[in-house]
Amino acid sequence: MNASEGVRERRPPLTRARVLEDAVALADRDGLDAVSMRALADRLGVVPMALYKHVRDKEALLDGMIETVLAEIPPPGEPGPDWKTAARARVLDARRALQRHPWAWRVLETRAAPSPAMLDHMESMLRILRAGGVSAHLAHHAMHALGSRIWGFTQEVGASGPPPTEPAAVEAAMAAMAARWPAVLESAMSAGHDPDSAVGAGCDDDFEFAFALDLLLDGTERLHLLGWTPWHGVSAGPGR
Amino acid sequence: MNASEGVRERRPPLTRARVLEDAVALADRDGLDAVSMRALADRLGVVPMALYKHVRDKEALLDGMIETVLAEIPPPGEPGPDWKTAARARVLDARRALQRHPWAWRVLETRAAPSPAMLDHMESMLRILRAGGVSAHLAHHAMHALGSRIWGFTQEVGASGPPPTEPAAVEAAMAAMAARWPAVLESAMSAGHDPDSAVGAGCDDDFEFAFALDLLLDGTERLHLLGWTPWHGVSAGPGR
DNA sequence: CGCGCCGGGTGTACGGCGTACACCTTGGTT
DNA sequence: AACCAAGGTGTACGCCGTACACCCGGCGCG
Repeated sequence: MNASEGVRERRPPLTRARVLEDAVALADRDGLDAVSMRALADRLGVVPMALYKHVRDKEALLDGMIETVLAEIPPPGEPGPDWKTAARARVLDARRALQRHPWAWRVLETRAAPSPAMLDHMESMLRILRAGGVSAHLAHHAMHALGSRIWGFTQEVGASGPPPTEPAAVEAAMAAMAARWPAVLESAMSAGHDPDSAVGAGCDDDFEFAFALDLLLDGTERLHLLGWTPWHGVSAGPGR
Repeated sequence: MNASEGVRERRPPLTRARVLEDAVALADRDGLDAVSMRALADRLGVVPMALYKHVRDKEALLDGMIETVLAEIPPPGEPGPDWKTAARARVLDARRALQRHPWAWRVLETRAAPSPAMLDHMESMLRILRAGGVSAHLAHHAMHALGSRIWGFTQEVGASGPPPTEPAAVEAAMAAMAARWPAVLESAMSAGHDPDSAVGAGCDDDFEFAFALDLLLDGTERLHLLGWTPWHGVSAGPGR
């Protein structure tokens, strides 16, 4: 087009990072439904098919988008004995990140398998609990109960492919988890999980549900018996 | 085509109910993504556009589908003083219905405004709590905390249109609610809600979140201090 | 210096989607 | 007999994701 300038106007080359960031920005501005391969390509001044050199398909684009969002969660501090305060702060940190991108939780819920970033977050939460002395079992159930508070997913969407049955593959998967997500592995094992499928599959979902339900109901009853009111709460209760 | 038979082979006329039921069955069998207007029409032996005589558009079809699913929840019993047991049973009833249709919670989450069926369910839950003597405020927050346990949605998707500002419209909406969902109305009012937008909009979402979070955290701490284990639990704790 | 390779952007095309709009059929009412 | 409305049909449009062949420019190598 314009060949006059000695230096040719050439846009910076597409990168996976630029694609992902623009997709996030587009979703933030115009909503998740506005994120189509075509619209995103337009925004980047490129033809739709160019995107496929950087993301495998749309599903992978969504994966990358939540990866980008999750990266905004501040890194965890050193876990200490005051696990309750630490856990509270960490959940609120995660919430803040997701709140900046209202579309994110909806995407998160549809992810089949937990991504590394998700495992990282679970890992840090579990470490907080374990460092506070909470048993592996209780930590496991607490994580499930907190699940929807952390990201908004309730159900194990499960079925992340058939679990590898060859012992070698299983061992490799476990070794990989032990290296990076030991607390998640421990938690998974503590419930008789298939370790390679991470938290979720193999759990007694009904148990986890009832556990969380009773936690909430018992807590409500406790507040009720203590005469909780929104104006001054009650020393030991939530809602402070 | 075949005019030989005296009685002509004519399929029963389409009805809204048949459309909805077939859509649910299709989603159950082949997954939510398999429910397209075209596929559904095929299944009903009809041309796609015929469906539009019975549902306004696809969004309305999805509304109708969850309406159908919610209708499977058994009707509530008489609320009595043992609210905790009753609430537990009712939540589990709802869960059972949603569990039969794994796609349902995902649709539920994307509904903008609460449907009558949803309001009915909330109403019955709130009545259980109130009949047990729980204050309107506490009942309100408990409902929010239980939200994801009841159907799996966490966030108020909000924005169900601009609230009518004319006093006449507001009064009409309130009157309608007072007639059918008095407990929901009371709960909404108890938090300074815009009553016509039902539970949700106008709430301090951060407060509700923190309330539920602390309920779970405090409950976990309590179990931890009591030495809870999965094998025999602890008298007063969940997970029985 | 020429040449081939290859990573990344392009063009075209296909099948599927939701749905607007005009049309036709049919059974009941007047 | 004439009409009307309700409900099913046919066609078409503009989106979507993406397979596949192509092409271009910079780099390493003989």
